[in-house]
Amino acid sequence: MKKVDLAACPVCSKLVIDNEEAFLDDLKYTIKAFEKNELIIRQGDVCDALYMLTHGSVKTEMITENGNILGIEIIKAPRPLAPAFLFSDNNHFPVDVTALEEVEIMKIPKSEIMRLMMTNPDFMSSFMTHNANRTQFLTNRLQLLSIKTIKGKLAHFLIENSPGDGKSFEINRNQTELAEFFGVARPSLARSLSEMVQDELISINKKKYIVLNLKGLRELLV
Amino acid sequence: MKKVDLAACPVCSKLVIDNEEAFLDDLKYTIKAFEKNELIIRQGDVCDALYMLTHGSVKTEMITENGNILGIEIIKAPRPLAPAFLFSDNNHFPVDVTALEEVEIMKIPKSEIMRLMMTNPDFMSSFMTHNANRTQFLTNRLQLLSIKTIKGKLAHFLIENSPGDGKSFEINRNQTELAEFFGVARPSLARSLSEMVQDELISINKKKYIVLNLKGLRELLV
DNA sequence: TTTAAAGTGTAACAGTTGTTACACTATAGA
DNA sequence: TCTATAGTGTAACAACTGTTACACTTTAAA
Repeated sequence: MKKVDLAACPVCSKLVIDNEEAFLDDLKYTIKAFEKNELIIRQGDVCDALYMLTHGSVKTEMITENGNILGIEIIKAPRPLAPAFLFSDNNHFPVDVTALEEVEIMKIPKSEIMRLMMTNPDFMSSFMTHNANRTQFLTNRLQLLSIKTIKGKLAHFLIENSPGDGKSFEINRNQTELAEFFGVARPSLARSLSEMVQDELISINKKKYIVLNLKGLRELLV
Repeated sequence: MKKVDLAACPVCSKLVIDNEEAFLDDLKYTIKAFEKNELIIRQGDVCDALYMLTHGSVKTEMITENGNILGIEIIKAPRPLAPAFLFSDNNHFPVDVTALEEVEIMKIPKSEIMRLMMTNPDFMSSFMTHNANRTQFLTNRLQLLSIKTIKGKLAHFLIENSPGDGKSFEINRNQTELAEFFGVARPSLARSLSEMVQDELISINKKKYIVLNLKGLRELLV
């Protein structure tokens, strides 16, 4: 097992400032490794332990009943995967989780998490906050999906991610993944993008984007 | 203030079995009343206390940037409103909350919730579970929105809510509200519904629905 | 009972998106 | 360097949805 950067983990950072090794010695867990493109968790799997992504990165996606794919997010270590579902009445994972590179997962039993919550207010507090932030993320995702036109979704997304008018920024998704993120067809997304470039609202170079006309983008939201 | 049925509340039920009055005596809170159609919480309001709906029912909806409305859910007392956001880094309400009838809200400071969590494992456990269930709900909402056709959304929704082939069940939303729930235009929804009735997949009488052809509905998901 | 308001059914048309297909370009591995 | 694979650009057409408009029905309040 490689060294884990617990201090960077949103749910552990507060409790490992001095005694990281002692903390890990006390904790019950198992380690599993996965290769690139390997399926780590299948939508519907029972969630009876906390899956902590300790190394590498993964993508999560939801397969809808009609077979379409809805990309949810890309997660980089260290971070827990779907921690909220550990406590839900219907404790099943809502998404497929796939390794984007070599990945290491730390599996911590639910009982251990309960123990940490009881004995360590800092852990409880950051666990709560992290879950709350996940909920906020899902809410944003809902808002994005509820925008009806592809250009509207793109405008919302680009405005949200742009560091400012005229500045370049990178989106770590290719066109296919971006289409899955929006829940639209890839050629439709490409069409909208190229029209927006033609209208000089944005410019694109590989995965680098620049917002050229913020006001024009905003009008697409109306 | 009217009597509250704490035993029915998903986050309090476990801790008030014997000493309900003592519990309420110890707790710091304020009570506010609202009339029908009054706006209780505005999207973006700061969330620094737990809003517990003690009497009545409310609807929550998200106003998207293009001014469209996305209905989220209808909530009946007793239940906390958006409890997860109390702990998020960006502690703002993501939705408008409107009273559907006369409503009473109990506002409990965050510090009180923290205290309950620390001192009462049962409260913590049910609070966690409730939040997890809310996340699950949002996930289902995402899945519904990601279905591309209106008939597909309807099929998913009706299958999920139907008690079984041929049995009648009630949907407590009118057509306009249902359209907002799906994030589609009302006449488009009406068209899809009437086509599905014509195809004898379902029958509708006011707010009572019957699934006539489950297999046919399933095919709309493909 | 009457009346205003809310809710529903429906039509025509424009606009947007999905589907399918194919050529082309970039990238990474042999 | 070569080559297979992944990724992108684009077109034609079908399918679906939104918009607007209006008549009709139901409901709730006066």
